[in-house]
Amino acid sequence: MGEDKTTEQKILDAASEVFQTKGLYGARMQEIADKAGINKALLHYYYRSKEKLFETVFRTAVSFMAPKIRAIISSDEHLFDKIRRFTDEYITFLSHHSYLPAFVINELNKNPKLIQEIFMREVGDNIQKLKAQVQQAIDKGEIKPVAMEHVAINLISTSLFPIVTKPLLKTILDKDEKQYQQFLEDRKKLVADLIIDSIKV
Amino acid sequence: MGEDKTTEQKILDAASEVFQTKGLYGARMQEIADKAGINKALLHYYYRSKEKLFETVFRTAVSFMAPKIRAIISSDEHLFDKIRRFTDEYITFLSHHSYLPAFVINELNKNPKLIQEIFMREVGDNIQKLKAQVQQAIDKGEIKPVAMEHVAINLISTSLFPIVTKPLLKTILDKDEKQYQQFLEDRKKLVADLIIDSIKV
DNA sequence: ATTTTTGTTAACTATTTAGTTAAACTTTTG
DNA sequence: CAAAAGTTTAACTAAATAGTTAACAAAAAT
Repeated sequence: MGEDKTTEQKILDAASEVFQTKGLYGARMQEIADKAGINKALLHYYYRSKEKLFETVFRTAVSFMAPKIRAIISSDEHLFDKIRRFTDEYITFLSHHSYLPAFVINELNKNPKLIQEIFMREVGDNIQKLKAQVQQAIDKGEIKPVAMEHVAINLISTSLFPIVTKPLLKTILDKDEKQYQQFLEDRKKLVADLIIDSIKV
Repeated sequence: MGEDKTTEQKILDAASEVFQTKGLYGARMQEIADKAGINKALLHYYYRSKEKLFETVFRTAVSFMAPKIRAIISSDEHLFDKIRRFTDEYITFLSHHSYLPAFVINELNKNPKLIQEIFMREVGDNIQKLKAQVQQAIDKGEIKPVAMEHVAINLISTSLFPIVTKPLLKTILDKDEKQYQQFLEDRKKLVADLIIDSIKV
């Protein structure tokens, strides 16, 4: 298997895995080094400190997610199509990086500044564009006069929640991995319908 | 201010605060002791180890929340009233314990077994009762033939999300504390309407 | 070819932090 | 009141863990 990765990349991959499951404080530099198959001193050679390494991993994770969201928000599609595309792509993406949301939520409490700054830089601007599109749809009488904030939060939360709480929900709903993936698959259409129906006139 | 609290209680209060913001690994016994205004050795006198203290704090937090949920689920009210009561009481309760969900979500990744076991013991049984009620409503033609799992997840996620991501959303939506509380207040009705409308025939 | 720079390691140090101990102080009880 | 039990502290130990150092290896530059 692909052993031609650069050391720097091997470190990032290993760190990403460990940080995402154990958080900033729970992660151990030794564990990251072991997982990357290198000496612990190399971590400090490439990334001066644990905090620096963490920030790099975190920014990488976010910039992985951000372009997808940006692309959807700023496209010229109809609002309803955007919603369908969002649930589809967002849920697909996140179920492949299922630790990411919990990681973000968690660090949000410990380090709100970092997350806020990154978020604003990555998607902050595009929100205005979306707001304008919603207002247009309202003016055209296509959708009810809704507050975009609430609709967006409903959309994101219903998509995100079953991914964040996957370990618990798998037990409660008594599903194996394959069944749970199907459950998430089902939700793509279900969530889109829920949100669209809630704003359609 | 109430300095007549028992030492044991002072420790629990302090530990709760620190564990909820920093997680099991991020929390420091010294910080807990300082916040409780006592010597660090006392922590070990009352609760043998950090893990024991954590588990106590965690179980306390859950049994704070569980009875409320149990009461709502197993009451004899109409399904729609239950939904309204849930959004109302659940959002109120959690916005007063706003670190709790993130804490649970986080520990879910590190320690799935503990959380699952507690959850099943606390509310597991009542779920069947709710399922029966939903089936009855379907049979009576009051609601569409929906999968209860999805509806419940929609309800919980739309209630929970703005509480979990409060620090971030406050910034994005540019609201101060009071405005954000109002925003959460608005959501109580909004979320209930969303869910009820989505299942009403 | 040889010097210089970059990458890598084993072994170390410094620091942080959970947990212990022994003594003192306080409250309860015979 | 005196002994016993319970509570609290300061000072300690042990272990874990982030970060350093010095030496060695490989690659690049001269």
